[in-house]
Amino acid sequence: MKKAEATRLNILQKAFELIYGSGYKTTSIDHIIATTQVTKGAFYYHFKTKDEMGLAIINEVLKPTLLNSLLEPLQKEQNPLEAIYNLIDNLLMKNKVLKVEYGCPVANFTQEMAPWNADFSEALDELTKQWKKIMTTTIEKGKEGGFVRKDVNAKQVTLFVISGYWGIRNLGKIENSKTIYLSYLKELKSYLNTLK
Amino acid sequence: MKKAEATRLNILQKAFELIYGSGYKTTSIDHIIATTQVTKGAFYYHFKTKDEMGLAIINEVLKPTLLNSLLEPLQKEQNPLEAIYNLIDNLLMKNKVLKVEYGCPVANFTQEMAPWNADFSEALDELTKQWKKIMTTTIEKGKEGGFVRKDVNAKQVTLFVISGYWGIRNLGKIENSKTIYLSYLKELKSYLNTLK
DNA sequence: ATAAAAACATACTAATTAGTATGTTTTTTA
DNA sequence: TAAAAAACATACTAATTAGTATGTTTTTAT
Repeated sequence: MKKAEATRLNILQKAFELIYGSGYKTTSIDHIIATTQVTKGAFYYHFKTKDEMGLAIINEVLKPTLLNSLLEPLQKEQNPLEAIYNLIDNLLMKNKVLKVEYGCPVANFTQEMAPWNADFSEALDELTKQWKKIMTTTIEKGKEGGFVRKDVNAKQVTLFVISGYWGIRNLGKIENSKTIYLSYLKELKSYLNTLK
Repeated sequence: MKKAEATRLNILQKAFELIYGSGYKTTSIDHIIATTQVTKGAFYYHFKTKDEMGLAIINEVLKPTLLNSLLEPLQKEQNPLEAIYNLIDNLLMKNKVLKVEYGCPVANFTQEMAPWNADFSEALDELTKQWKKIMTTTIEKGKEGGFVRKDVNAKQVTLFVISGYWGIRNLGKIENSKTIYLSYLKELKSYLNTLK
């Protein structure tokens, strides 16, 4: 049971790229099997339905890869404000997988699927909850370490930061240029400085 | 030429509601004509293609209604920071057209269409540009009026606020509850207070 | 090596999609 | 009021959709 795992992963990764670029409903299974060079029989051997594949993408592709690049940067640095800034800066300006014109894959999935598929909502909720949780505890630690004002509400700040990130990714899609990111990052820095 | 205008508007408004709820690509023309009680012949008399209708929705439904509720509140109040807070508060908590579970219609359209249809991108860009412009000038006026610190970058703040709004609307879709909006609004108020 | 299960391949189906062809009815204009 | 144009109605089409039925090949365990 090794090659089968490879084809499964191949489907998930290629399908993720297609969906990230064109949206879930627009990406047809025929299109997926055409680009993966996998036959329909193989596809439906691995996934009972398209939605089962969609869920697998969230759980087996998005979660591992994103949580790695979302959580780790928050955990290794001591100063949470710098950690948050660097994290967002990395996501917007340096990350090679994420593209301006396609926005944030998690936000895309949420927008397209959240109201219509409870399983998707739940999986996406788990993902964002983890991100929120680690960011909040990072800020709380920063309060104890003297990096952040004691009266700062960590949960609120977390929500504010994540909202801004999702939003600027969406705004970036319209202009299709990273220059808008720079303005956003400047203001993010100003905002974070007020929390010191 | 009066009744014809009525059917056209009827199509646009009902189609907007369907698309706002289910997304552009998922909302089929058959579904639209079923709920509008308009025949296919009538539909295609008014719109050459589905995309032409989509553009008309942005220009003839979204622009007039939204710009009215987005621009006006910013113009009548003197204190720009209060104006911005009240605007966002109204959009999130009081607006009857906008629903938590469906997010922001402009953001939805952007996310689904922006990378794939240049005409859509342009129309949406115009809409957001107008919102950005009026918010920026409001803040600039507030600087002169002594409501806002002189060193505040109005464009950056505008971008930051709009991003946050789009983002929190998207986050709201996952939880499908307005309680998350309250936390966001609290932090928005804190942030705006730092600009005094 | 062989039987059994896992993995994949091919050819289909029924429903849905955007859009068209060809009408009829209603308004408008002269 | 009659001709012409505008507005709408009905019945289709060709392509695409997710999913299935029925195979064959490849692995794995014995």
